[in-house]
Parts: sequence; C-alpha cells; structure tokens
Amino acid sequence: MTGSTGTNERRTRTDKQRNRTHILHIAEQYFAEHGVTGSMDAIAKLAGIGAGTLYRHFPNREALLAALLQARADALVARRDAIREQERDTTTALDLWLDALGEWATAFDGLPEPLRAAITEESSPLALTCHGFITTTDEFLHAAQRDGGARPGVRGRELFLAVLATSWVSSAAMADESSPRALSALMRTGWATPAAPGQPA
Amino acid sequence: MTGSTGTNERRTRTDKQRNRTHILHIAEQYFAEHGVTGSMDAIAKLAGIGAGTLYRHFPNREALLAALLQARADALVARRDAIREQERDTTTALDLWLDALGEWATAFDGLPEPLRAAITEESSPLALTCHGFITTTDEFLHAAQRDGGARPGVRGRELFLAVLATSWVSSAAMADESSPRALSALMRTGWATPAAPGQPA
DNA sequence: GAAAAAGCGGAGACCTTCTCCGTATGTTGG
DNA sequence: CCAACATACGGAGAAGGTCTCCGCTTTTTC
Repeated sequence: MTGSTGTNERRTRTDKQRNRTHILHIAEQYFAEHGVTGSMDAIAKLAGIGAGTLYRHFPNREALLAALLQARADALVARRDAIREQERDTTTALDLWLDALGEWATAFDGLPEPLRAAITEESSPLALTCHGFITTTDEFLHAAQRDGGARPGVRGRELFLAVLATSWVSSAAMADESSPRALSALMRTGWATPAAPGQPA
Repeated sequence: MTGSTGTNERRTRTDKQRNRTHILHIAEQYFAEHGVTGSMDAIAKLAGIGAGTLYRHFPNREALLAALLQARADALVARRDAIREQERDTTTALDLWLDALGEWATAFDGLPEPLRAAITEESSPLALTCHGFITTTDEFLHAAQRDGGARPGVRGRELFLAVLATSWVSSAAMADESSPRALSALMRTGWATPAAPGQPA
C-alpha cells in the first residue's frame, strides 16, 4: 500500500520501522506497569531514543495508545466472530461479547478514561475503533432483543458506555473487593426487582 | 472547638480566615467553569494570593475539593433526612436518594474521578464523606430490600459505585446525547429481561 | 560514492504542582 | 500605644511533565 502510488517514491527507511516496533514493545510493558498516565519521556528513555523520535512516530499519548490497542482490537474482532459462529443463544452471545469488551477496556490501568474521551471527540485515533465496537454491541443487542433476552429501548451505545463505566470503577487498586463482578451483574439485571409478575407494566 | 483547649493560645489571625473564605469562593467558580483538573496556581492568581498561601490553606487539590464539597455534603445530608421523613415508599426513597447522590457527584466536571480514588485510598479528606454516603445508601437499600423493592444481594457500596460510574460517563461534553438518563435507567433495571414470569428462579 | 531525502536526538520552551524562607502583618502584654 | 513575638503571606524556583525545533546522522538512490 505504501510504496506503489507513484513511480519515484522512496522506500520507508528500515530504521524507522524498527524504531516503531521497538517503541510499541517498550510502551506496552511500560503502560502495563504504570498505567496509561505514565510519563511519555520515560518511555522514550526506556526505548533508548530521543523524545523527538517518540513524538514523530506517535504525535501524542492517544496515538501511541491507539497503536497499542490496535492489536488487541483485532483480537476482539476475532472474538466477536467466534462468538457469532459458536453461540446460538443470542442472550449468552451478548453476555460473552460484553465480557470480552470489558476485558479489552481494562488492558491497561486507566484506559477507560481516554476511551470515553475518544468517543465524544470525533477526531481521535481511538474513536473509530470505539464506534466500531458500539456497532457490534448494537448487533448483539438487537439479536438478543429480537429473542426476548434483552429489554427493548436499550441501545448499543448505552451498553458500551456501561461496560466502560464498569471497567472504570474496577480499575486501580480496588479489584480486591467484590466490585467488578457485582457491578457487571448490576448492569445486567439492575438493582430494582422486576415488576410483579401479575401486573405487567 | 478551636481556641479552647489551653489557656494562652492565640486567636487565629483574621486575615487567615478571610483568605480561606475567599479562596473557597474563587475555587468554587473556577472549578465550576474549568472542571476539577484546572490549574491550582490559576486559582491562587485569581484569588490574588501567592501559591504558598493557597497550599498552606489546602495542602493539595483534594483537600481544596473536600472543603468545597463539604457544604454540598451538608445539603445532601439534609436531603437524606427530608427523604426519610417525607417518603413512605422505600423504593421511591432509594430512587430519590440515588438521584441526589448523582447530582452531588456531578457538582463539578471530572469530580467522579477523585471521588473514586478517595474511596480506595483510606487517608483522603474525601474518603470519610464518601463512606458516610455509602452507609446511607446501604440504609435506603436495606429498607427497599425488606419491602421487596430491591434485589437481595446488592450492597450499598456497589450502588454507590454505580452512581459514581454513571456520573463519570455523563460528565464532559456528552450530556447532549441521551446517555445520562438512559444509563441511570439501565442501572436501575439492567439490560436483561427478567426471568420468564412462569418460571421463578 | 556523492547527493538528496528521511529520520534521529536532545536541548529547551512552556506548563504544572508544590516547597522554602525572607518579609509583612496581626496579636498580645506592658 | 508600642514593642516583641507568633503567624501568615508571597513568589521565586525546584522538580517533573508534554511537546517542538533544528542541526546532525543515517539510509537510500543513482
């Protein structure tokens, strides 16, 4: 794709590609250890390159994050397909998908924040990925709704946000308590008891 | 409380009290306009004082935030009492309380973040207030559970976190879309349809 | 093996939080 | 009223962050 539009374009330098890969590798470890708010310059230093090089490859933290998340996003798409193929029950499928989504959103500590920011800011490298996943959520949700496994009126966007919110709550040093699972359960069934069986709506 | 333990203690300087009040006043406006992540030094400058003075009064952002939130927390406690007295239906009472809580947690843009951080960090000036509200939530919740208006198994802490999470999602520039109300509704009733009426459990 | 293009490095501009301490100001006893 | 003393103030600046700029090095090409 890159070197074929014209006749006399230069090949991208090999050291550039090598650096890019290396940065990604280091950043992955660094973010995993320090969370997404860690220092960018520290990443450059760890990678043994200058700050300028880091920023030429990834103009800001969000871009770096987006590149890092791309691989995982691909895995998530694969997971989506697997669920589609293997799971006949649409409600379970939705459940599985939301689980997978939640896992993706907690790849790094503090990730939910930039993700939420992205979906409201249009021109973010993360926005596209998020919107794609919202669409997917919508598809699973609609199927479940058709089969009576999910409330009508709920929309994919809300479910996506709910997953993000759950991940946000669970992040940081509170995994020890019951929270994560309880919160997921809460979002699935709510806190209110369903209307009395004898009196529908 | 302040000047009575010993006999020969000096009265606190009047300019100190005046400064404190003034800082609080300015900070209130500033946070309302710029969100809780705005610059501390900017607040000092706006208040016409040196950075040192600001930090002597409030050693960090969290302390300032806590002082600012205290007044609103008092109001929330009053609201709690009002609900207790006036609302006979425990489920509605819980609803009202959660609404009030959500409003408190969105007093400033970005507030949910430090609140969540506080409840996990023990020694935060915000932690005490939060824990009090968790307890209150637990009380309303238990009452509702006794009357069959809320699922058993849910705990106040989870509900509190859910409110925080909802506020977090709603914050920033996404109030335009449907989200806030929809998210609240989602947390109340969940996305899954209740088990078929004919087959309890 | 030059010339030209592309990429690199890190100094440094600018912004933050927060500290330190000389200076100013309020408070108190004579 | 005025020492003299405790207290609080102000703002320079240390420390640490993001990101830019541009002289220099490396790679590619012919």
